[in-house]
Order: sequence, then C-alpha cells, then structure tokens
Amino acid sequence: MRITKEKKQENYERIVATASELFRERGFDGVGVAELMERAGLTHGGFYNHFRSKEELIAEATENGLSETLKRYAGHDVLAVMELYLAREHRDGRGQGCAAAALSCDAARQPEETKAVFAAGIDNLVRALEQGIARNHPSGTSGRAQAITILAQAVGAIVLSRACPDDSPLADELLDACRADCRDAIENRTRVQEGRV
Amino acid sequence: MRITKEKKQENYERIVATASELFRERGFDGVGVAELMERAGLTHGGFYNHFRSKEELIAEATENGLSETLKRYAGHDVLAVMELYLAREHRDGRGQGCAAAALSCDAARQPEETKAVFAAGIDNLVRALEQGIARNHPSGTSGRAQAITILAQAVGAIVLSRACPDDSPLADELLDACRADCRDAIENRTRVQEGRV
DNA sequence: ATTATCTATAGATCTATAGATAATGC
DNA sequence: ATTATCTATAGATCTATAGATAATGC
Repeated sequence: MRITKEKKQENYERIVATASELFRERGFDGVGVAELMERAGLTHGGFYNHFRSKEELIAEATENGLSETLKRYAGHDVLAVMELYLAREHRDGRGQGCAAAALSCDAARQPEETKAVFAAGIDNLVRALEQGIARNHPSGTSGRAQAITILAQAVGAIVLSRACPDDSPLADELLDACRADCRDAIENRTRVQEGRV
Repeated sequence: MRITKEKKQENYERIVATASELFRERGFDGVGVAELMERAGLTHGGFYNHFRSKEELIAEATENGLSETLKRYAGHDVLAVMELYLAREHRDGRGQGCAAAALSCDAARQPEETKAVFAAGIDNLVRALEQGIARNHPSGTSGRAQAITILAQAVGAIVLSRACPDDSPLADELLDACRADCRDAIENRTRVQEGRV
C-alpha cells in the first residue's frame, strides 16, 4: 500500500527520532534495523526506502540528536545550562539527554563523514556556551577557550558518572564537584575581568 | 592437546590483554569472541575454558585496562600527567590509551557488576591524581574535588577530540584549551594556598 | 506508471555448546 | 583420570535485497 509524500516524510522523521533515542541508550551497535523499524511502527524491509545503509542513518540520527541538544541549551546563561546539564536527571536519562555525552565514544569509531557531523555539532554547542558565558559577562572578551573547557568537563562528568553503578557515591561526587568548579571558574572570570586579581 | 597450568595462565592473560586493547579500539560490541581468540593465537571454542561468557571477559578486560592506565599515570605530578594525557599521541592511540576515556560510554550500557569494576578504576585514578596534585602542592590540603574536576575535563577532552575527524581543528583545540586550563587551575590553587587572593 | 510498504529470505555474522583429541598431573 | 584445546555446529541474530502489493500522482 503506497502512502502520500507527506506520510513518507513523517515516517522518515519518526525513524530518525526513534534511532536517535535508541542509539543514545544502547550505542550504534546495540540497535538493529529490524527492532528500530518495529519501534517506529514499520516493517524491517521498508528501512531501505529511506536510507541506503545503516551507516547513513547513523550520520542522520547523530546530526538530529546533536541539534536537539543544541536547541535545549541555547539561549541561557552558562550557569543555568550547567545546573541542568550536571543534574542527576540528565545523567539518568541517556536516551533523552545530550547526544555528545551519549555517543562520543561510539562516534570515534565511525567513518570520517559521521565524525564530521559530530564535530559540527560540538562546535555549535561550544558557540552556544560561549554566548552563555557572555550572558554572565556582558562586557567580557571572547570566551571560546573557556566554553571548550566547560563543555569538556561537563561531558566528562556525565560520561564517567554514567559508567558508575546506580548506588555509587562517586557518580554523584563527579556531578557535584564539576558543578561547583564551573561556578568557581565563572566567578573567577568575573574577578579577572573586573581587575580584582 | 593439553598444556601446562602455567601455559593456561599465559593464554588467559593473553586473551584479557588482547581483549582490553581491541575493546578500547572498537567497543565491546565491535569485537567477537572468534576474532579475539584468533588474535590471541587460539581457537574460538577454547574461549569458554577461561570465561563463562563474553560478559565475564568484559568485566575482566575493563579491570585490566583501568589498572594499566593507573600504572601509567601514578607517581607523577599532575601537570606532567596532563601533558601526557592531553597529547595528540594519546588521542590517536585509543587501543593503548586510557581505558576510562575509551570505554566509559560502553561501560554505561553494561550490567551493574561491570559498572562497579569501572567505578573502582575511576576512583583509583582520582586518588592518583590527588597525589599528583600534592606533588605540585606539598603543603596543600586535600585536593580530591579538584582531582575529580581535572579527570572529568581530561576525559571529556579526549572523548570529544576523538569524535572529530582527523583533520578537524576543533580536535586539537579541545586538547590545547583543556591543557592550558589545567595549568591555570593548578597555578590558581598555588595562589589561593599562598593567601594571595 | 511510479513507488512506499510489506513478506520472505540470502548470506554473514554472533554467542555458546557438544564431543573428540591428546598431554598433564595425580 | 582430568582437562585445555580443537573442530563442528546449533540457534539466534544482523544487514541488505528481491519481488509482491496497492495507493498515489501524473
């Protein structure tokens, strides 16, 4: 049974959104085309009307996940972003959380084209954080380097925290120490820019 | 053909060492038992004389990888460790590099027992870094929280840098910004402890 | 006529097991 | 006699394709 072009586009988007979530939960190798299509309400074979290969979907789902992540964090000051990012709810909701934190290890093992998509997504996050820093420091100079260090630390904290067992004290310690450190770093930036050092 | 107990132990250790490296390169799902055993110079079926399941090997290889990582970095001051850690050579040698950076995303998807092994390994790295901070600050107070933030940032920088394409400027930018930030953080600690703020 | 979906399946993997072989270790 | 390895294979996956079906879009 054939469907309208509009319905096809809807199906395509549902496949990508479903894949984006499942990949974050289980990794690229942890999700098969058959299960993915079933979850999207379609049958296995139909997949290849939308994508030439699973690899093509991986690139698409990665781009989608990273742009969703950007959307969630753009437009807020950096401290507000970090409160949300370094929260237990974020750590415990891999499928709905930051795609950079959930998929970076897996992305490292993908072909160069997929890694290019990933790098573009990270760069967008860095730029959003840089603007977030500017919201805490309206008169400050460019904070790209600091945006990079804050993103790296936040991603590292989430990634390591998720690798700990549910009841591990270290898991929470990671989030708390990095949240406090980020606050200090931003505060310190204020002090430096006001010439108080 | 049966072999000596000693040879069996040697085979066991070679399987774990081979797995530890291959898993870091390709992830737990990216390496099959057959290929692993072939690389270790044994046949597929022999695997189950050493392990009840692949899952058991994963826990063992994770522990092995993390303790190798600890061995490499223990006993040096924190700035020397970070020079090594945030280097291009480390980023580009996943199989020989830090197991926490290579496997944390994968470990997050493993059963609780494997995650417990992972958390113990991270805690050892944190303690080693804390001692490394003490080498830069012999008279300082405990630096566990700072050790945690430095580890998180370093892991995040490597993980994100590896997800970028080979020629990506962002990949190097991540390493350089975090290396500089770590130097600043340790320097700032000196200033604080000398009462200069 | 075109095409998005479906069913069915090819062919390659994957983990794990069964049974044979042959050398160790009692 | 025990046991570490080997060969062979069961049974479950996995990606991808072929061909049938039926509704759209010309």
